[in-house]
Amino acid sequence: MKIGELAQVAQCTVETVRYYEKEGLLSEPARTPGNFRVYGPEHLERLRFIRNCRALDMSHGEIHTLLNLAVQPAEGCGAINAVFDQHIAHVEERIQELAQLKLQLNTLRQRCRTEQAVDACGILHGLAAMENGQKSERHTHLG
Amino acid sequence: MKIGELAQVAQCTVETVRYYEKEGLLSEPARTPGNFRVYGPEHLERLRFIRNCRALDMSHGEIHTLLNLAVQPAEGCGAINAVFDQHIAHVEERIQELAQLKLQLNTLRQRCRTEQAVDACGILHGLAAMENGQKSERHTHLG
DNA sequence: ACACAACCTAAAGCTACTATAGAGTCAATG
DNA sequence: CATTGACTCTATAGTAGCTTTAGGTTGTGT
Repeated sequence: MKIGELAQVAQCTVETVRYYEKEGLLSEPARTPGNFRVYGPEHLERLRFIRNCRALDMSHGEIHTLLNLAVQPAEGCGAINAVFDQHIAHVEERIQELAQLKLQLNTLRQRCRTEQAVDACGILHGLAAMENGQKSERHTHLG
Repeated sequence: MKIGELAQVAQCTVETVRYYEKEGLLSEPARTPGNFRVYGPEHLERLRFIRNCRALDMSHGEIHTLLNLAVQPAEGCGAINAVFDQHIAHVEERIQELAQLKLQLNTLRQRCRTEQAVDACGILHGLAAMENGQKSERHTHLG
């Protein structure tokens, strides 16, 4: 199959497929005499794997690691579980952060319930005055 | 005060300060004869405002809007509240997405409870087989 | 006089793509 | 057989919000 078909069945764009190839997530496929990429079922399988990981918000780094571990049967899947657990931890951490944020935002929102003059707007004053417990450092790739 | 001191009291790096200036979030300060930036209290106040907004994960666009609205006392603060409410909605939406993700991840994680051969690893098989309800499009700037 | 910290600009790097420009391939139609 | 149109190719730039690097200048202390 050519790149358009591959992209379609894998639910992504052709640009994304080419991008994955450049990143080393997908191996370079054979080419037709006219220089078109030709893919087999093994490429589709791998691309599906990658897209599923992305749908779970894993980073390319994490996916790389998983792909490498998958072809080392000797290793057992302990390392795979570790990657996975760490990713779950990332997601949980980000949820916590956002929940915290939401609290702060709601508190601030309370301060301006009515339409009034800008000078009196409680939100603006709150934003100016907030004593911000320093923005915690990102440990995760989740924005 | 010079840029280093400003950055320190505002809890960010000097590079970030210069970046905000280039982005138009901070106005260009005066310079010493030696071409060093010199800031006054008004710069600090504005930078604090910006950093507080960033701590709440607002985008530069949102912050720009707020800063503009803040200097238009004629307008009243209805628009400000609107920006704020929309941002709160962004945060809530992202929390929902991540919660959904976490469910999927935990389900998958169940499939490999023990250290075993890679070929049998339920996570890998799950990742390969997952029939992914297409990754929903981002409406927010929160990753 | 010289070291050293802090400052300066400009440009590249980061993540995961998306978008654009300009050119080539191929099957079908007139 | 020439042309149209869909598809493909490469290379490059843009997105957000910074961080990092390179290479040079200013100011301070000994």
